[in-house]
Amino acid sequence: MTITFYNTATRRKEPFAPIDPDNVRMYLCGPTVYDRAHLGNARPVLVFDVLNRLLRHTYGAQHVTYVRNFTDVDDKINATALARKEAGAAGTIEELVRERSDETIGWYHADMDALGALRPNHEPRATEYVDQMVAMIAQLMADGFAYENDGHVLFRVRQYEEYGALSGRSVDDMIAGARVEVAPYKEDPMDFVLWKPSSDELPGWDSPWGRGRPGWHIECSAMAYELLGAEFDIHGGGNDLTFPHHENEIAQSRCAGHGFANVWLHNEMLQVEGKKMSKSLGNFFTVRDLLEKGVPGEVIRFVMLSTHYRKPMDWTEKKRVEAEKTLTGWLNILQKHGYSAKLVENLREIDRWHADTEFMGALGNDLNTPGALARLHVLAKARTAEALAPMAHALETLGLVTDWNVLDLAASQTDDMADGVTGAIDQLLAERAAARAAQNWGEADRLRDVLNAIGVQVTDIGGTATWVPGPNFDPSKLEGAQ
RNA sequence: GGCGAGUUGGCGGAGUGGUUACGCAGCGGAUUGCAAAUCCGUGUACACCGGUUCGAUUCCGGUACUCGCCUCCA
Repeated sequence: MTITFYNTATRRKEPFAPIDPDNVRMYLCGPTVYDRAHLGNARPVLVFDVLNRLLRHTYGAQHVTYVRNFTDVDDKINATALARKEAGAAGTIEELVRERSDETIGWYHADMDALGALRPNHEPRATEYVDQMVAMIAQLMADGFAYENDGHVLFRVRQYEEYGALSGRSVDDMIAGARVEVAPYKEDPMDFVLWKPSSDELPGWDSPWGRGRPGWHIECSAMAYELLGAEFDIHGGGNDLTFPHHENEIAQSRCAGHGFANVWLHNEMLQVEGKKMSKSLGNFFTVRDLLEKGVPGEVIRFVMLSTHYRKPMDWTEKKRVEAEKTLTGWLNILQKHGYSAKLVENLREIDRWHADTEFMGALGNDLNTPGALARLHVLAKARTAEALAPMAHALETLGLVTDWNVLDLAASQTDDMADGVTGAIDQLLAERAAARAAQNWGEADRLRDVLNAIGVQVTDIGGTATWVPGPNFDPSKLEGAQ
């Protein structure tokens, strides 16, 4: 199958040809671990998780190496540590920084796992690769691409002729439009920091230029080189990183003699209800916030994949509701046809477990996940377990089903509910069943209205009724409901 | 100011030089104690102005509007 990607570096869709099909390599700029991941952070994770799954499917899981770093050197992490110190926390600032990073990385893993994102093969922490960064900086200095001034080491942007090629900017235009004051230690306004001094109390490492810490950009260059080699296939990230972060990575790595990445993929930004997510607008929330509200990770994932990665994605409550309905419907179909890990195993044995060509074609066409989801709607119209295999396979490929034994979105929601809540609802449902049995339709309908008011959806199949929490489910309304 | 992206039916959202995207909502029907769920059927579209073409929503140019980046925010 031919896979094509829109390459930011060439501004074209191009067929993908890995350097080594036995070792397809990709790097994604990971989070700076100073706090919980917000919803916007989840977009690149999910986009590149689908890419990872596509590559693993195409080239074989053992032939794909996916690296996503943790940036654990950062002013914001330092700030949280300083604040804790001031609040009386025990330990040095460095220890508190480490604690904060560990804590945040734990959150990140928990949240991204909940979204069904596979863990990358390597998740390097910047602080564990400082030696490699120092070595790279030293080489750049030796070759005249960097200079030291006032404890800082800076990259000489003018030394790299192709600077600006990725983001389509010219150095002169950028200087003309610059709105920031130029630091006195810079030879040229566009030069950027490779190394900067640290105060005694903040985390720092010894280097030929004194005790300090690496600049942000050099981290990714050094870690990618160490783990993927001088040349690799794909580099991804949010499009806000195109400039300056990725531009700088390219400059450093190329000047260090590395070929660096062949294909550059950038996802567009996420908005919430049509506006940029920001604390000041009050529409800022984390992945954890959503999960705690009872939004299943699969639903978050579905919404994210329903917009192409190169278009702005608008997170709306309406989409969340629609996604939940669609996904529930699909899982119900599979459940009805007896899907389980055992059934999937059987399908595999009789050679019915394979990908739908059209579905894979959509994914291979620059990760057209909306197109892939549309194809799923068609595949879901099949009416036997065997005929549904391509649809089930597609759901698995998108990471929307991770456990074939747990196909009940509603059940996974109710599992997290307090027993008192589920018990009270079951009680109301039992009372309604009794009323129905007695053909007391007035009372039965009244009880259904009560349940609906709480946001519970009641489904009657034959003589028995079941319930699921609906989009407006609000257990607090249970108080006094009779 | 510089660079870049976008504008598709009520809503969401793909795609294509001529032929149904798809989903949701709506409408009609089946089913149902009545509903819901489910199933069947069904209408509406390509911002504006020019150009290329036998033919453009799809290619080219312009206009308007929206958005992103240029500030170590994915």
